[in-house]
Amino acid sequence: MNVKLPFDPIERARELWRHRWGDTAPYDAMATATSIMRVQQRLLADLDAAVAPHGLTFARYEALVLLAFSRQGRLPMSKVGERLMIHPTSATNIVQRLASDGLVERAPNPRDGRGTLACITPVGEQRMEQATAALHAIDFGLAATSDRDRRQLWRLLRTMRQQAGDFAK
Amino acid sequence: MNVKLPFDPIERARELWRHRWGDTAPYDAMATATSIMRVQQRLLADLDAAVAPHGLTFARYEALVLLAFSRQGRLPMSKVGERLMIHPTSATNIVQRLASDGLVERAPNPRDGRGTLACITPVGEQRMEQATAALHAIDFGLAATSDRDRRQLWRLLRTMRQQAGDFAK
DNA sequence: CCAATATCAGGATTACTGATATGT
DNA sequence: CACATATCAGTAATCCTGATATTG
Repeated sequence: MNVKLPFDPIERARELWRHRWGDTAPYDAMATATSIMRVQQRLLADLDAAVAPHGLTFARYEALVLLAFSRQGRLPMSKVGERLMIHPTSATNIVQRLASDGLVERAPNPRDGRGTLACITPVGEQRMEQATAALHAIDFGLAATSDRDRRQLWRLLRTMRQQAGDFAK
Repeated sequence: MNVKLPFDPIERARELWRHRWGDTAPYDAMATATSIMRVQQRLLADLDAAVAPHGLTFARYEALVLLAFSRQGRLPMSKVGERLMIHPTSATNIVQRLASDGLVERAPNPRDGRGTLACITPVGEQRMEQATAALHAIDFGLAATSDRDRRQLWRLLRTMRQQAGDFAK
């Protein structure tokens, strides 16, 4: 994974694309989409590595933070899936793994007999704080990126998320 | 997956972050990293959906394109893994699936008795062209993004990839 | 003998489909 | 009864860690 190529493979692909399919082909879009894939892959690897010593994956960490930031430290499973933007069965899966580690507890929803609440435990909060410190220490994988570039990126990505329909406003 | 929230969840997390851990916390980095995750997730879903009618995933499509763009339409397995930036066993896996669909053939490397070459077949090239047309049709999932934003994004991501050590120059 | 190439076996994680039990 | 909530079973995809056979 840590092989440094003597050229930018995506830049090269972009040129090949243009020559093969002509200037009408969306080669800028191709290069950008591929870049997002690659940067995310690298980022996730860094984030996962940072929280791994605390017995977490980044996905589980996100679930813990979501609960920690919730009003009573608990949310219905449906909300967990919705806010993490994952499949309901994936939410079940993640919460079950957190529960088996004692970081989360499951309780019936008093407001809805069909529902289940995921509740963060004190141990879970502790673990979340430790993992957060680890992520802060590596600047969430963006230590090499300047403040200016970060903010620019943040604005661009926010526009994209909004256009994709993640949120209204 | 298609639930539109009345607010930007990442923006909200960013504010909570700042209040909870103070202004020294890298909340801009947190928000940016999370945004990359989310945008990638959405993008990959769109790209996978576009190539699915052609019996491909985006990962397999990338492998096909890599071979199609190679000198003789073939590459050693080690190069496949390196260029796609995936684990060697993942390369084996992907090429085997492509081979079982007749899109790729495996051959011993005449230059190195230990090695295996992955070679794209005529059927594979055809399939690649069809999938490419499908991806062109949706502008690689970036139809909603302006040319200007795309180019800006492309430059930022390129810098990040370079800093991460993907390529030299 | 040591290193490189590639594969296999097996475990872990996540996504998704379809079926199901329960409750509104 | 129709619908919603959540889980479960099973399938698929990918990543990773060893172990291994073969060759340079």
